[in-house]
Amino acid sequence: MDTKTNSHIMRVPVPVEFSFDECLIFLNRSSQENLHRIQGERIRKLLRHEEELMLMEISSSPQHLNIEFLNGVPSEEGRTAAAQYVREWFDLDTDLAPFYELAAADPILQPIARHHFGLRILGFPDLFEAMAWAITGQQINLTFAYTLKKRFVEAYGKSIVYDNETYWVFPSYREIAALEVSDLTPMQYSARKAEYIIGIATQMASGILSKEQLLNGKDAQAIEKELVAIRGVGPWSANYVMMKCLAITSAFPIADVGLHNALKVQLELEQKPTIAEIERLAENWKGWEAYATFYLWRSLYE
DNA sequence: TGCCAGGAAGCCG
DNA sequence: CGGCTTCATGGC
Repeated sequence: MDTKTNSHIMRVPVPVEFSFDECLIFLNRSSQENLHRIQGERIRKLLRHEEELMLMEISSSPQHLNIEFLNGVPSEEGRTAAAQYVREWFDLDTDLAPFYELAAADPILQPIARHHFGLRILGFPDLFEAMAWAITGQQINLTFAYTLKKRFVEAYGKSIVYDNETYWVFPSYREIAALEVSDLTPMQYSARKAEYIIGIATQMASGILSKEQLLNGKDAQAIEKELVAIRGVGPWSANYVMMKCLAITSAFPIADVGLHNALKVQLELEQKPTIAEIERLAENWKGWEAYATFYLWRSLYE
């Protein structure tokens, strides 16, 4: 992977089509986010690998992201995991050239892709985090979703204090599998969502559900079918997870309200478009529906 | 206050 | 499969 290392700093190469600033704007979209902290042009994020907690400070330099470890020197395995995490978080391994080629010929995507050139899907490398966040966000407004996540993380995640600031990592499925529904309902999760999240954690703890198993030799359609078979995961959540965790660029959460609102704005419609209308618009986006969706989400944060 | 929110399950035909 | 109803809880 051509990642240079020394004791404290790693350098991760970035593709040509990469804008750290655009990614920062997306990462900065909620003041309630407690899984990373942005200060100027630097991101601090706590990462867990096995029992190791690593506080990363990520900054940008030409052609690279730099990862500095603030709380001591990680193990060799920890450093490798951190570099892998950053590559997945910023989706650095996807070649965006075909997407930009396609977007240049699409009336909706053309201005957005040009305006936000170098933005990449900011993902959730951790499958449990991706699935739990998808379920948390179902059918509630994002502000409330962030409130729920914050309570969940601060109740069951791990943390360290550095420079008088607390940094959190998302809870592990191992801990959540042991919970009862009544552990989550006091923080305003609905009983049903609590069941879904604990159920997924239990499946992951038992080993029958994992990122590796999902990706192992299956096409996107098979993966979606497998995800939808999980209680609490419908088409929206399945495609959201495929897009944000499995790096499947053809994933398409077509029922997403944010996507609908973005299209309403871009097309200057009186009402949100119907699913049938979106399907017609998306004929231009084949293979890149996930990036089209993500850029449309980004267009809402002007 | 009523409608809405980055949906999904359950039921019925 | 496709449509309809119910669930659940705060934001604005």
